[in-house]
Amino acid sequence: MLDKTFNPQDVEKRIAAQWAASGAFQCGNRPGAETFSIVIPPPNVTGRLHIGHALNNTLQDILARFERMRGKDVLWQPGTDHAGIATQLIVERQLAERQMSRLALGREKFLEEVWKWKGESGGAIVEQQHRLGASADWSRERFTMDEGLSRAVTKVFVELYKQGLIYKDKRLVNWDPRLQTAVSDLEVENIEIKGTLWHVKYPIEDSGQFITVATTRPETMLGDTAVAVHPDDERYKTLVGRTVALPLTGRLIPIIADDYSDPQKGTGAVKITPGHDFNDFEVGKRHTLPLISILNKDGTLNNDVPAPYRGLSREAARKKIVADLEAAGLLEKSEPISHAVPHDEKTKTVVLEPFLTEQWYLNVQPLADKAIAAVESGETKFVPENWTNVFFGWMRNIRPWCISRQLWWGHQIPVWYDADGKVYCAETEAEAVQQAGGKALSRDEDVLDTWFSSALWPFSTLGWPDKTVELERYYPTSVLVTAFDIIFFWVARMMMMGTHFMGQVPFKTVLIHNRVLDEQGAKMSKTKGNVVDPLTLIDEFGADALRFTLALAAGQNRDMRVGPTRVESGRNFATKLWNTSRFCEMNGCVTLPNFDPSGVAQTVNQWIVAETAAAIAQVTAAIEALRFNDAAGAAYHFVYDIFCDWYVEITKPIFQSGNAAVQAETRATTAWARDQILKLLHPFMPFITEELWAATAPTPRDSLLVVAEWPDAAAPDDAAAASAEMNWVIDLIKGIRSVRAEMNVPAGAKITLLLTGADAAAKERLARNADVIMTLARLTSASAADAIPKGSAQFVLGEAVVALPLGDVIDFAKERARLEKDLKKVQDEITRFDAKLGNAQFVSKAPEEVLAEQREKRAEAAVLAARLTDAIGRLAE
RNA sequence: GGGCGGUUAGCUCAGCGGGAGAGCACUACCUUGACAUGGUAGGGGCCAUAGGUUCGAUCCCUAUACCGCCCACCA
Repeated sequence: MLDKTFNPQDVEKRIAAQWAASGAFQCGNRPGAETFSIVIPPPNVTGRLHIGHALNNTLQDILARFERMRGKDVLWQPGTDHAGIATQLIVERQLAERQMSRLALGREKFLEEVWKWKGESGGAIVEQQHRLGASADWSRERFTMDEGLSRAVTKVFVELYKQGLIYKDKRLVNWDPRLQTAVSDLEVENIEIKGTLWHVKYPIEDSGQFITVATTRPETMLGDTAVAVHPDDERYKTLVGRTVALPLTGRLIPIIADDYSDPQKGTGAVKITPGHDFNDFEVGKRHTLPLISILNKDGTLNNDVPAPYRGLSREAARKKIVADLEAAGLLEKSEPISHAVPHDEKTKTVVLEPFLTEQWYLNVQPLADKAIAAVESGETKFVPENWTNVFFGWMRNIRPWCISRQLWWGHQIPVWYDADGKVYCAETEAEAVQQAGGKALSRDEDVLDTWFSSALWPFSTLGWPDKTVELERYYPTSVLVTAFDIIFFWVARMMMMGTHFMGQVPFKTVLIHNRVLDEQGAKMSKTKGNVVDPLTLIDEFGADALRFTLALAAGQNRDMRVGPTRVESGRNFATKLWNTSRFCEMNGCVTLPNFDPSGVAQTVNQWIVAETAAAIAQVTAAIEALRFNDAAGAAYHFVYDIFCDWYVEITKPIFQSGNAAVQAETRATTAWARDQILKLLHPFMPFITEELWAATAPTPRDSLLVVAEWPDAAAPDDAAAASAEMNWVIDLIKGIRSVRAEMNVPAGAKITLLLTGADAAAKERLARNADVIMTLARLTSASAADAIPKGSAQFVLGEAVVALPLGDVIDFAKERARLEKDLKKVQDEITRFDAKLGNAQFVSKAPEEVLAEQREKRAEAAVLAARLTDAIGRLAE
């Protein structure tokens, strides 16, 4: 006997162990089958499962389990990402706690520490994915820094280098002075902050006049190499070609004319600092201006600035310079201003600096062209479709990818230099030495951007560059499931690397799912403290509840809101499922091995078979269309509103008093429908369904539910008649309940029902289903009659009028009001139909089927109105 | 500045050319032999605004307003 409620904590671990032992998640054990493959977006090895992962993994798991049940050979490829910066920071922080540092240890020792950390506490997130029930092939787990994947990275680098697509360049990058590394444009977050706009007077040589420039960053003036004005700006036209003496340094710089200067902004004259501003860099190139770098790698001012400023931080230098300018009488004014400042996206605290360095770049243009073509041709499709444009927008304006990082943790760039600085790019040091003719070489210190290895994930995890069976079998993958914030970082780059190196797209479909917000609709962040921890939710409500809630919320819009109250209702659904299974168990509903659902004889059983078949079709179609909310919703609706509310309730009187044959068929049908429900819900709620699958069978099942066959049922031939009858019965019961509630008939009071004005078919329906109707509507009798006694409450059902004689209990005024309200509604409807049908334009232009439908509805409403009018009339007698 | 979403019941969201839906919340009643993590019944919406297309618009088109996101710029 099942417990009264489902206890996830007791069950989840045990079920997970059964799955693991069964080997069901492993790919390749269905040799002839069609394949279905997904690569997981590898979470950072430093990561903790957050609600976004929970959603992402749930959706993938739904697909994996669904396709596995459909008999496909499923590979869901798991793994983690080495997360260069994040991991290095964690280990550095731990070293600092032990009074040690990366630099003191040296590269080799430091990397040993990182690997040690990875072995001990890295990858906690994988455990957490298990708790969610993720059915990935854990035997194939990969790490972006493991041997095979590193080999792929090296190979790709060398090939791209040979193809002339990877090169070194000296230009401005976004520099993180704290980590002292370049960061990607994509990792920059411009944050609006309050600052000051200083107007600084630059003295024009030999004139006693000044030209005023406005700046939010006065400290960079030490690197100014020009002042630019717009060529058409009348105010400054005569000054072009003159020279100014840069304050505080005395350095002479020209006034130049350039379109970049905007007369509307600031003073119309702008200082040009090619070494510390991306736009100024371009201006400098156009005018061959010298480029002065004033910063050290750590962001302090270097020795190329006047002595008083050397070694100061950017902030301190700014203060001092403003004070010195003021003292010199060169500060015209300062005004508060709100402006965007580039910050490091992760911490949002470190101010990034445009900084001149030499870095490795990948010319992605030719790769991007292939990726674009693949999406244009529909080889890869985005779902929802509108993300295609986001992809194109970025890809069509793509810029060279700065792939080098000044970190230690990562894939070290496979480039060596000889004493003359000559470059040797090779897959191994031995090869490089050979290329160099045996000269002593030193290796490039930099590592690759983390996303470089992630870009190879769909094929590197399958064994590339080796020609493995897996690569052959599972590439291209079927679906990529991810959030929109990494379309550029990751999806685009996988598309480029996949099309370039494999000659085929890495995935046929890209499903972009929602972003998860908290219950108030705010972005989750640690600083806000509104992070919803999926593990807490799992602890409290169970993994199934969380998963189902996430699936139900996974609509087509951009965001979803998730929090405890919603997961609680997911838990309630799990309880409902549990208890309806408990009902089946208590009534001896046991799966029959050779049960044929299309052969049932009882109307109610035919009806539930048809409804089940419809639900199966809906859920299947919705998952296929990647509409998870529709799929979960259809299953929910079927379980709650059809199976539990009606079918189970209708079986109660049958189990209590039906004849043996009817009972036997109903038990078998109930068990069958329950089994279909367990299968339908398995992809969404794997633990509870697996548990019930075993617990509801008197003898062991042939297989675990995880590998059971996905349902596919046809409705019985006479399902339409059965549905018509059951809908009539349901409407009748609902009508009685409604009247009882509105007339305040006590729940315990039993009343009688008289069906009047009914045709023979309706009378037969009533007779056939009298038991059910009497039980569910709490009646002592239900019969046909010719006349309606006084003191009856009435309602209209089709062509018939249902009377509930209430005797002295009835409140005539109330009953009249109730009927008149109904009548008014119907009359309003008729008025609307008449207006429409009386409109010549409508009648001549509307399609025939619409006209027919409207006429039919008009006729139905008329019948209803007539019956209601009669009923009100009788009340007056 | 460019682009993309959104605006439907108190809240969260479906729907999307022919009678406004769900969940949660709310109200009333009910401990009925699966389930109070429940049941039954109910209240609640000029579907943001203004035009247009159409026989007909919550739905399509165009503007507007507000909210949100992305990209670029930020003297």
